[in-house]
Amino acid sequence: MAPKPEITIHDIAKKLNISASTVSRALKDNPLISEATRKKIKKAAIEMGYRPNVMAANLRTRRTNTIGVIVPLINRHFFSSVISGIEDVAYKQGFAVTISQSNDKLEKESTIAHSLFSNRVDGLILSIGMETQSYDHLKLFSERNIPLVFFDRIVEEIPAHKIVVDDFGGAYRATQHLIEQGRKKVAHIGGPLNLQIYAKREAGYRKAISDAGLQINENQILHNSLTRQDGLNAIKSILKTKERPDAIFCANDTTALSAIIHLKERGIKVPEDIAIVGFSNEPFSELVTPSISTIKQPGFEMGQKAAELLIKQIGSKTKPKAYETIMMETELIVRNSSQRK
Amino acid sequence: MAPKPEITIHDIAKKLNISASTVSRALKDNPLISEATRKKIKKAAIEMGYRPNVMAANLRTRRTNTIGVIVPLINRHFFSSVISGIEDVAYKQGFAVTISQSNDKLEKESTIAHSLFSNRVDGLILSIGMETQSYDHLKLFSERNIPLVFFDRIVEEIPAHKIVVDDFGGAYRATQHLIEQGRKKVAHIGGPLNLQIYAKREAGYRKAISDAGLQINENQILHNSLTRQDGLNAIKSILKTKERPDAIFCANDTTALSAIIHLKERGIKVPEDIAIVGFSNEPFSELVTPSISTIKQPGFEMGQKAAELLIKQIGSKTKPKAYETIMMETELIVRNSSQRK
DNA sequence: TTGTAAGCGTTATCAT
DNA sequence: ATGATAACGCTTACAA
Repeated sequence: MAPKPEITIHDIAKKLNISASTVSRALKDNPLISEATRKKIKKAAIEMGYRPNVMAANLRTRRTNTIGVIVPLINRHFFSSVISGIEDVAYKQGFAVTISQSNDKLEKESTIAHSLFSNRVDGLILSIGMETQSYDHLKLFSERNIPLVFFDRIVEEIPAHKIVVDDFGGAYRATQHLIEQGRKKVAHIGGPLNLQIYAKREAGYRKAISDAGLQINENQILHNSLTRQDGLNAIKSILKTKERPDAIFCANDTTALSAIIHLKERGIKVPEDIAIVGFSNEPFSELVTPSISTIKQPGFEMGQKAAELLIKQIGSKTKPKAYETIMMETELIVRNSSQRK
Repeated sequence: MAPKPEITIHDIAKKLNISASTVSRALKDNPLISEATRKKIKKAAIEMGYRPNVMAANLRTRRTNTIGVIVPLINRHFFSSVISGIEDVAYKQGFAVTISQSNDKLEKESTIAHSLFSNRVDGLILSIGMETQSYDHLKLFSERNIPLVFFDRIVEEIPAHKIVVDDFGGAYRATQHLIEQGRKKVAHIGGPLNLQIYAKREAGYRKAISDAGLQINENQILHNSLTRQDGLNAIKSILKTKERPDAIFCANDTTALSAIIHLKERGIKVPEDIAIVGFSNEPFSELVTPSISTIKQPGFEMGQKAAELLIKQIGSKTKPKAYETIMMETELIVRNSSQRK
């Protein structure tokens, strides 16, 4: 069966003996067009199976009504919550959303950014990858005044709206909670310090320790990429240090999970011997035994906020006078991995 | 600061006193262009900060080098594995991938399909939502000969390549395993039967039961949308039936999880009193206590295969003579929720 | 090896 | 209220 031919506004125009511009206007509900012709045109469009060629329209209008989103990994509860929040407001405002994952690779992040730029997305929302330390691929957007909004893993130096959570406060609260449970020697499994979120989490941790008048054992502060394997290496390494800690604050739930599993295997009791707190409230944290105490981040709301700011910026043709950094509150969720018995 | 102006091939041409077509050809590495001018042009392009306008090129070539992907939910390990598989082969072949989630809503699925069509994606890979029972939004693609590949949740009637797993075999194996553990009364929490995967899983379950000469209690076969809440309702309802089952085969891990949690709360022992097997091998299944026995599906490979078939089809201008249905093998993973003690 | 010119399907400007 | 025409930025016969 031969494919249906592409129907264009010209085909509709010819059929109805009117001009293409009238068709275009009618389909866009331009009020200049009379009710009667508008109806006639829309009817014909449906009958003929007309489908607008968005590329042509975009080329002409220099707008795509598309928002690009780059996240490190779509299969993380936090990130997919943010994406859902973005979609929630974007769709309501008539924007399409195209999602890409960088897999925490700078090269892929850069490729995607170029691709999104070349496709002329109207704006970009992103959370940078662990490797990202140079920002040429993002300059593209700022140079051409294409709105950019960062969330979570932001780049401080780039002028743009930023949606973050209170990483410092959350980490402080998490560490303080461990101390309140009577722990004196709290270790830390942290992320790469080029990402501000991890630097802030570590800072919050350090502050909580020093506010409580306790000591930090620098050998028990580790930095890695926070994968399952990294977590395993980290906990092993911590167990080899001289004074075994009685608690660990992990910069994410994945490493908290690794730690818990390894400690169980070694017969070290969680939380009795070593208490654990994670960060992010991944769904698995409440399912493991013991369930993982963690810091909850409002992902969906962050996505909504990011999309709102971005779309507002897309709408106004002038640059915002000032860039906002919106800090969302976190919440400590106490579960079994940290409770005093 | 004023935004940098858009640089076009004409700007480059003017600067170098050559024609735009030469620039276009050089940038595309057309062998007709001499080495010298090619180099000169590429150098200028970089210096001037040229970024191709993909929309214009697409409009002209009627190709976007973009693959659309629609999945019910990106935040499911199975689906995000498939997506990673798709990206793996697509990027290598120079295709961009744009991912969307339908949230199992027909309306959203339809909106997305129309949007992808209007943006003239070169091909579509999709797994339909739970509500999807009419396929007008997919006819669009077949009518215009835009290649379509289904995976997992396929539509039997639509002519297209299909990548599925052996749902029947997996379910058969899962149920057989329960029977081998000495279970005589196996219940089933199933999905909506308009989705073939769930119909097949139920069929596999039924076959295993009858092959073993056991009876099915039709009151203990339930159908729902397999959410956490649905699973909870289902297990409650099963517990109310006259002859309590000694095993349950759940059509996904989510409902298996609900069942396990509820049974624990009620003091009913898993697997001693009721053994459970799920389906999909979501990451949480090995983390819960007891860990969930389940059927593993090769998501990444399915994605790779889907992308390969799609891209091959995009490449050839003729319709494939026959549409393949590729069935991938599943694997039973035995964990604690089903082991005889 | 390079240039000229037409055209992809739409929208915007200017007429009528 | 509608039409004619040019233009968006690129690719591609065809010509030179």
